Amino acid sequence: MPRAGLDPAAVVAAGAALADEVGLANLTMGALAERLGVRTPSLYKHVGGQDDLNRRIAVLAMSQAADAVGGAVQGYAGRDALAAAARAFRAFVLEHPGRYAATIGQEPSGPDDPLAVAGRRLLDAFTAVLRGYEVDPADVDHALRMLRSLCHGFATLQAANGFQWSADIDESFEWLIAFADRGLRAR
Amino acid sequence: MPRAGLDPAAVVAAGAALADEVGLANLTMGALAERLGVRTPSLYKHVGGQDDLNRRIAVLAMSQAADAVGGAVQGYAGRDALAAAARAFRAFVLEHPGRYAATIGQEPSGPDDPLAVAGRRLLDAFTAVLRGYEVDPADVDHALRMLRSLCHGFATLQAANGFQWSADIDESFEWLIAFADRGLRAR
DNA sequence: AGCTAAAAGCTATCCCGATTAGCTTTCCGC
DNA sequence: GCGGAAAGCTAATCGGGATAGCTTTTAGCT
Repeated sequence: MPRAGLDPAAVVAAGAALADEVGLANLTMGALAERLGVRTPSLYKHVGGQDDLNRRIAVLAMSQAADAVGGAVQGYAGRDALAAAARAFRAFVLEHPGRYAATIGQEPSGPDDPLAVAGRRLLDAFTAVLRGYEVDPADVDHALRMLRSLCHGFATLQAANGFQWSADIDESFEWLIAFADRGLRAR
Repeated sequence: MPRAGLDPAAVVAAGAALADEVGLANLTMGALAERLGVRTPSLYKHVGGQDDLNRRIAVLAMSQAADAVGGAVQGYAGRDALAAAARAFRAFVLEHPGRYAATIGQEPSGPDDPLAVAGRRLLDAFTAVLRGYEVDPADVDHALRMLRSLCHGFATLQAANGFQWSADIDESFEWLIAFADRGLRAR
């Protein structure tokens, strides 16, 4: 029988894609193996197990999110940069809910952990946004946490269908961007 | 052998408490049964299974959160009400991370679903906060989603240890409250 | 070309947790 | 006291994760 030609990166990429389709909770080793045309135990040649797979998916997701947000911000400043970053982040979470879900609850083992590195890149993208506002340097960490909470909260709630009532969700998000802009500008 | 004297409410309450201790993902029927001094299959006399248990825990959590936030807001208005609501919400999530986690991704089956009823009560508490600000009636839904995103995002990120770097987290949260107050007041 | 060893797959198997079936025991109302 | 529903138990099934150990491919070397 011919070799499948897998490697860790291919397994992780397929796992992330499958998680996006069926939800992280439904990502099973069996389903992933079937998707890759291989038997379940073969996956263990490439990843350490479900926890390890989850962790690697988280690294991939964090890295891709950093790329998306970092790229979107390029060439913009102030309110435009804020809007671009927020939209890019939300779009990423909505397009890739499974892999993004893999990132929550993951704690980097140390500063050299790839997860920490990717996380820092994402953070840097948001830090760049803040440079367009006159934020007291002592408050930058607070403002970053606020932006992260706002984007993470909105995107995950929407991805989980957490918004029940009527108003248009895209409209709410644009309102939210305007709100954040006001709050960052007001003294 | 003496009866354990269980009923659905007792099972759900114990399940919520156990979820808070060990994390929702580690809430197993076996562990819950042991906690209650009973064999695993006996639990099925009171709840329909793990999904049903999860759903009932979500209802309990939503209801308790509504009580906490609603109670905290009593007698305050404007910025004080906002701060009281936000603090109460965050405190609830940090004290009860397991049961709160059970609420995300639960969709009420209809308007009479107890989950929907409890969710509406929580929403009402935040709506009361907004009455202290001059929010355009057309924007109330947007503002509610914003507050929910902000509180949910911050609390869940903190509960998952998602804030890596240095600054004091309580301080960040107070800054966030001040930020939201500014944003709601501006324009 | 032929040899070899590591890597990649596979089958068989085990464990654990959820769930169901069916039996037994308690307890409440009469 | 007694009959039946409710609550508990044991036994068994099922599915998913994980490991052990065998087999085959394949890259690198001579």
